[in-house]
Amino acid sequence: MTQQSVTMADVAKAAGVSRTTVSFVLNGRMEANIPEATRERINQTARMLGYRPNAAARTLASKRSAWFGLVTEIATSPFATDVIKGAQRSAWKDGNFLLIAPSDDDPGMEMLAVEKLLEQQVGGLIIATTWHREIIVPENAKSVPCVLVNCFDAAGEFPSIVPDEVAGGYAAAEILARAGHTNIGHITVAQGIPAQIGRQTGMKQALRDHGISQEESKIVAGDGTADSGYHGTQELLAQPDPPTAIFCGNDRIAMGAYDAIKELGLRVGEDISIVGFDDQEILAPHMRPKLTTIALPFEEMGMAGVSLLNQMVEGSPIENRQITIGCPPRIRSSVAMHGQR
Amino acid sequence: MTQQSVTMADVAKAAGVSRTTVSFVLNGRMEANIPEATRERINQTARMLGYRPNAAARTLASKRSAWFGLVTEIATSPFATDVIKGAQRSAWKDGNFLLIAPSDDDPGMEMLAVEKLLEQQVGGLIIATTWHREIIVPENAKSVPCVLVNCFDAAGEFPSIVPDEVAGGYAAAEILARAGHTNIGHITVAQGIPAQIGRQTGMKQALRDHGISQEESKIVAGDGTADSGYHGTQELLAQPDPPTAIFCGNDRIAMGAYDAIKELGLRVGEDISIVGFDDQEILAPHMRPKLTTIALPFEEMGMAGVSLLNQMVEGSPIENRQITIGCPPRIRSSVAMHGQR
DNA sequence: GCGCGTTACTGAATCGTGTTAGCAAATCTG
DNA sequence: CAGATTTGCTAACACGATTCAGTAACGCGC
Repeated sequence: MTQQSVTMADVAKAAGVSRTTVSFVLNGRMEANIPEATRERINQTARMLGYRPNAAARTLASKRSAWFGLVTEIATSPFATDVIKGAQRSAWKDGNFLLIAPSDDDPGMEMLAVEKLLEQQVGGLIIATTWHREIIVPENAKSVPCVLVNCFDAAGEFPSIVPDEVAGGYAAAEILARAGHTNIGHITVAQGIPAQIGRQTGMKQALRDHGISQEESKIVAGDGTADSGYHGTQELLAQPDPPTAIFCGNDRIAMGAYDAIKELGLRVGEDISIVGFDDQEILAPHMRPKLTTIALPFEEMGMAGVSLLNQMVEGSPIENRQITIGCPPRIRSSVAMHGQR
Repeated sequence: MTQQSVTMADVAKAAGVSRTTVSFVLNGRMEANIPEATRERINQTARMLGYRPNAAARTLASKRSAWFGLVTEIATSPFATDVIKGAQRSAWKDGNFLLIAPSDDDPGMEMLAVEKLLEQQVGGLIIATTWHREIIVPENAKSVPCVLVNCFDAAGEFPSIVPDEVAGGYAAAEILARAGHTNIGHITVAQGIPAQIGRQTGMKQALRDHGISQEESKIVAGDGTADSGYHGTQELLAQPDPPTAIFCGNDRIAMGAYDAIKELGLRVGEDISIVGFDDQEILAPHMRPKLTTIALPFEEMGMAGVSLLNQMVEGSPIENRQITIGCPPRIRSSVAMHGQR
């Protein structure tokens, strides 16, 4: 054992006080009025001896733990990072830790993950998904406060935090409308998922508000891949009255759209304007021209999840069980004013 | 408290045995020969009562914890995900947990992160970076076994796991050489970092082995961005004897290269062949044509990190302190046979 | 000099588990 | 059938904190 652990008892002996006093001082319990002098002396000895609190002992004794559990599909996507990042940051500043467990699609696996987290005495649970959808929450998750991030349960039993897809779709279409476009195409992500429904609904509302009509033929069903963006764009631009702007259901679709447009000898952001969705960090800002898109607020959702959890753990009543987080536009260079050049 | 925790004592009482016996059975200590009948009865009662072991108590009592700490720059890049994923998987199957702490560049922050992890009684530590480089390991990390992933310390004091940049560069160049190319360009990542030095060294070796000469003018210094790929490619293709193939220092450079090539009216994977590096999941397979590239083995490095850590914790001597993990080629469609069409 | 409040602590119980030492009964050995 | 061994279990301490219930010493007013 290289590990010589210094305990509170050691500090107490060295400082000539009782363990209790050390505990009070180190935890800053002012109500136990320990004079500044003693306080200082104890802090000094603790530092000198290299005392490091034992978190396990603390959780055991105090019956409340310093950590939350986060269950997510690490497997699939880089998005998970951002949720983790936000949650981590938020938890960290309260001195809390995040235990991250994988839930690789398999529902049995997910249950096991939750079980394991509960064994670790987590004070609360966040269940996060990489794409916005409905999930079935494992039964055992009810043992502690639990929030859903980027997903929701059918019964609405759990508080959930999701992106405001509708407002996002509205913002995307509005960018194009404001730029003077009146003939606008749309390539959707996979049919029936909240992202598709929400974004499309928002778009339609925006166009209506701006007095722009859109034929059904201008909405083509994609599946979220670059390929579907490529072919969808070809389809739109082959129409007799091709759109001058396309709202792509996500950034990957936009990537395919760029290729199709360039192949036709047209210029993105000049001849055809493009708006994406997601704001994928390693994609959107590096495309040529840089992609104007709507950001998915993963980091904010992660942060919101932790702070909601904090509220629940402290027992304060939560007013709002369904929180939507706005999707901010990222204006870059793929949208041109229509009729300017 | 909704949380009615069932303890071992409860199980013991319900099953009519002592707590010790329950402990033995539940931990599968065969040497305490408990007959099958009793064993079964205890397991049943435990299940019935919904007994869940208290990890904090267990760590405290047994003086060894079920988790490792992983310190990484979550902030910057999606790569972190893959390391986490690999490490997570690997740890998980031994019933171990990963505590993930952020080290956002700030060295003070990193030290604090390590300190916090040590408080949680982690049995070992992994320090991972998002790009291959030398780091200064915080002093307190020495309290427990510690391995470096995707980075290394100057003194070589810590075991470290890094990608085999040289072999990767070799493989990249060889793909082009095998395809019949003899005039090959290269756009580097940022000067002086291990990735640049290693990949370039590997490339040169491969070309030498294949009897191909390469003028200095065919190597242009980039900085890892798509922009530098775009301009680098323009520079290469403007030369009197332009290369027919380009090895791009990373996938983002390749992304810029694609744009430059297409703008000149040439076709990637037909007129000009491209090989990238990194195999960015949301980039390479979605480019048009799909990018042939060399993968950075983040997931494998994460797994290797954990298993090395396991060895160290168990005290088995480790033979190899500097492990390099191969970078497998991902053959897709951006390389054409030269002189075929 | 008595009662009372404050100051500055301390003793001891507790949290849920791991683990060692040991004991009574049953079984084997010779 | 005495003695040795094995079987099947238990008592009790340890782990490193938190926390409740005190308590000795001191100052202060009357």
